[in-house]
Amino acid sequence: MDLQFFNTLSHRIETFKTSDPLGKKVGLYCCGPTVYDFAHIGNFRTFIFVDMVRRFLEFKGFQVKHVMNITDVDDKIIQRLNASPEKITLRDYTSIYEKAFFEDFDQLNCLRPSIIPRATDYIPQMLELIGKLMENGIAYQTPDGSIFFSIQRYMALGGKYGQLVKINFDEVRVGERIKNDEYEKENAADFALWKARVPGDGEVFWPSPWGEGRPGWHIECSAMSRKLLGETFDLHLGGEDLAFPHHEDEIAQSEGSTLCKEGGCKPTPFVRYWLHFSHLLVEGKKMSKSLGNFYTLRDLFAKGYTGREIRYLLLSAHYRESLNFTLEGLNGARSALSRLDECLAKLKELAGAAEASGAPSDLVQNFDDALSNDFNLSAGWAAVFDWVRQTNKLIAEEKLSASEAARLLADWARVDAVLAVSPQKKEEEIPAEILALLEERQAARKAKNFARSDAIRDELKSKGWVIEDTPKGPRLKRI
RNA sequence: GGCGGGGUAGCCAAGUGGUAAGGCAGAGCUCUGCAAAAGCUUUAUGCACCGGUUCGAAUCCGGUCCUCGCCUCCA
Repeated sequence: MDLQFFNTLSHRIETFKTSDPLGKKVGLYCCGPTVYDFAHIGNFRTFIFVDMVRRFLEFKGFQVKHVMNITDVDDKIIQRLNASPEKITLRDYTSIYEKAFFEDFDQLNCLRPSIIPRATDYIPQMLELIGKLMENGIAYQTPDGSIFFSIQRYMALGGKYGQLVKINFDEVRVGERIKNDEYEKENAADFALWKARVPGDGEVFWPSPWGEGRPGWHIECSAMSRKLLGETFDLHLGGEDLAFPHHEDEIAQSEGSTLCKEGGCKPTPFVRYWLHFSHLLVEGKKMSKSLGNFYTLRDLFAKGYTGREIRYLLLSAHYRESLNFTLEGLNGARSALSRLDECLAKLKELAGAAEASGAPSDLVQNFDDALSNDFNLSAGWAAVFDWVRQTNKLIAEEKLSASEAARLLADWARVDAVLAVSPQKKEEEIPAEILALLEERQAARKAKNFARSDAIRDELKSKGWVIEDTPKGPRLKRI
């Protein structure tokens, strides 16, 4: 089944076809973190979805070139940097949060993107792009030295604005926006490409043909994606809030640079498919610090939750629906995953070193069908848990040979290459002390000294091990 | 005000015309010395509400109520 999903550009579900003539390579871009603070679970819902999309494309046999930028210069970063008591450089400051971001990223089992460019490393490319827009007469300089993008002139040359989100300029509430804007732009909807240096910027500025300053918010993504993926690329992903204005402005800048100043040129399309992810609610409300429902990954780790539990929960709902993230849900995620772990552990015991054989289970096909249909993860999980139930039944009825168990594990591995929720840790060695207690308990049970055997079971439990008696003898499990 | 999503069991969440997936929680049974794990069974005559179309509606149409997001930094 071909992959289909909702393309924000066309506002409908489309079948995905890459621009690669061989149908193999896919260029994928997503706006990465702005590194001014620790990222929160809302940010990570997006990054986990991006990771899932990339993994599923690879599952489908595509070769994905995945670019995720790091925004390491913007208003907020400069504000924080200049507020910090010590004198540190921009890079020193942002690298703290960049490092923290990737620690969290790894905990969530997200694959590293193929290329992770930093905005500040692509200033020349941004200036080049701004230069083209100036040449085309789409950009203009204000008296303070800043450069703005003129939406009016862009549209006059044949550019389309409002491709992702329908904007009715007469209805936009521009009042506050104009009032709050310190720059003198021609039209309220125009946006900054280059912000002239002001005293508050401190040491954060770069030279440019238009004077010292720093890049506007949107230009980095246009410049970096063009440099790394080309003028037109396949997929651009991001949170729903970025559709307007950020992504819309990216389109305008990128396509605007391909127009000609006399008019009459067709713009080169920027991106072929756009995918936007809904935000999450926390405990039924929009996440906010004042409501006390604002969680960074670190907050959740401190409460004892693991990356894979968080990943499972964040992947449990459809990407275009808002997910209600709750601690109760996280506990549910833990139970669901341990049921899955249990099934997999039994399969591993059964399989031993056997080679996989036999017909594949329905799992892979059902999972493929589910996700091919607009990344319907809920249906994907249903396929997984149907498989768990069937597998458990076969195990309980002792109908599974070693090679059949190996076959099932191989099927799971294909699915888990997308979901990535298998435990990361290697099997823990069971300490001699624990094994000795286990043996003592077996002896006590044989002697029907159940008081003693139960006492040992409690002792083991207090040491973090739980016993399960199976027909083949006791099994030890780490709590 | 403009634009766009939602309202499905105790909780989370699929399903866009053919008779309600899946997960968590709960209940009963089997297995067990007892547990644990697992298995089996069970849990919405019902999909915010009111009308309408249809042989048939959670699904389509009209209306009402509630809710979330974007329009301003934002994943």
